[in-house]
Amino acid sequence: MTLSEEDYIKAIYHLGKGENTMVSTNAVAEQMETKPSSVTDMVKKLSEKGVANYKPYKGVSLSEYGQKIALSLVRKHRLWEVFLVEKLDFSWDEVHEVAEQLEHIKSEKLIDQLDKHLGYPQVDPHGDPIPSKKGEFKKTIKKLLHEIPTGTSGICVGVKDSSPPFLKFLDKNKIALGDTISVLEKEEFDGSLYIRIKESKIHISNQIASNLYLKITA
Amino acid sequence: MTLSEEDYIKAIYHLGKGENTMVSTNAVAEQMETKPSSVTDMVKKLSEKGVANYKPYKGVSLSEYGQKIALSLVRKHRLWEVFLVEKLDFSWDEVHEVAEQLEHIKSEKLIDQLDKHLGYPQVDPHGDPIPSKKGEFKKTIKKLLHEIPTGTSGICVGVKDSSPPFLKFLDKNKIALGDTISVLEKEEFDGSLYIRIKESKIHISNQIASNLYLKITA
DNA sequence: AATAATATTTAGACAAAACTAAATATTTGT
DNA sequence: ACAAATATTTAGTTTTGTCTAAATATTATT
Ligand SMILES: [Mn+2]
Ligand SMILES: [Mn+2]
Ligand SMILES: [Mn+2]
Ligand SMILES: [Mn+2]
Repeated sequence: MTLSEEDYIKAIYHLGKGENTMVSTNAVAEQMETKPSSVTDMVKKLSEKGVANYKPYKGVSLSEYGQKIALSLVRKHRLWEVFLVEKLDFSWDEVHEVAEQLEHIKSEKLIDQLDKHLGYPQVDPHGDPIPSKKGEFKKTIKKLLHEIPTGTSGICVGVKDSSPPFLKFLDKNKIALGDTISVLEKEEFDGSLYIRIKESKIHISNQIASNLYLKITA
Repeated sequence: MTLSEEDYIKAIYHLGKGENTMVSTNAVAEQMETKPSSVTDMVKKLSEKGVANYKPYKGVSLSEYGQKIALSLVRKHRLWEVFLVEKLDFSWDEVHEVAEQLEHIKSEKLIDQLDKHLGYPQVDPHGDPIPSKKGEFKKTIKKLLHEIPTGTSGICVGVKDSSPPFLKFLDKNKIALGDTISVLEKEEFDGSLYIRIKESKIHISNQIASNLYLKITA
């Protein structure tokens, strides 16, 4: 597969939410930042190649084979993201662009060894699961911190309230996107939480907890 | 620069031996495994872009700017080779093909951090020097082991005699391409050498030493 | 059900990078 | 110096991936 074909396959995969859903030409065009006519051309070719199933005017979905390619690309992308954060001190928001390039490097040994070098990580820096070599992975869900049960942990992936006061509060308490947070204990009385974040334990109100999104493995 | 342009720039650089020599169309074609007519087209374009100086029927050389690009590519290529060997347990002869792809990844931060992660290596697994960010590097030369002075060290890069008996000898004594060898002492009487190779010290005859090529930084 | 709005495809063009075959320039050998 | 051999360029195609403009299909609205 060419670099371009691979990016289309990934786009179709992500727009179909990993399921084998039909996606529209326009949706792919928007995702890829190209024109719908270019998408038509490409999905025709991918269909010829047996990677996708294209029904004119109806949309496109990945074939079995296409799914495999997509999962392999997602695996590479996310492993590289872990590498960049863990080994090269990249931050959460800097990795995507570079991983978008690295995912296209062709070498099976490279990925196997990278996986090993990283200690076989299960999730990427955004809390998204890393498919195994065979394409298996755990689903993850996004939940508000105050909704998740005591004992579980997840990666902070977003805020519901993005007002300056709230963001300032997070900053002051050293809570950042990409941090792993575990719920240690819940206070029945006011719904406040004791959480662990980067080795330190802190106490936060229910109001804070209901404005922070975590990604947890289901 | 596109991937293709970058590979042409590197080819011109290497054929010109790093000096600003004029290189023939045919030579580039052979190196790149393309046809001379394709080379003509490309070097015209590189000249337009100010990367190279092309004189019809006379050949092509890199401009100042082209040299800079070439050195940056060589730097990336060799740093990735070190990464593959040091961190991912690739062997000497497996790295080139993968580095050929990785060298084209666009991210300044990626290379700076990779350099740091690897401890700012000076040479790649083949004993070739790694240019600094500014493009400076030490020249290396290839010499027979018995020609180099006591106290110096280098990387084993080839054999003069490639007969099975000699290769078998190297195997038995665990001397392999890519190994770092230091000359500890020379025996005046028979010209035999005491060398260090991978933490162990061994004694080899002058005849062995005169059939092993080392790459040393001049 | 007819019309308007939107989505999608088709047709035709373009740039990048390669190729083959033919033309032309340079170098070599006598 | 001239012919033969070799190197290089030119001309004309091809493939991949993109685009714009126009045509056609689908969906939404009245
Ligand atoms: Mn990509
Ligand atoms: Mn990610
Ligand atoms: Mn390359
Ligand atoms: Mn090398």
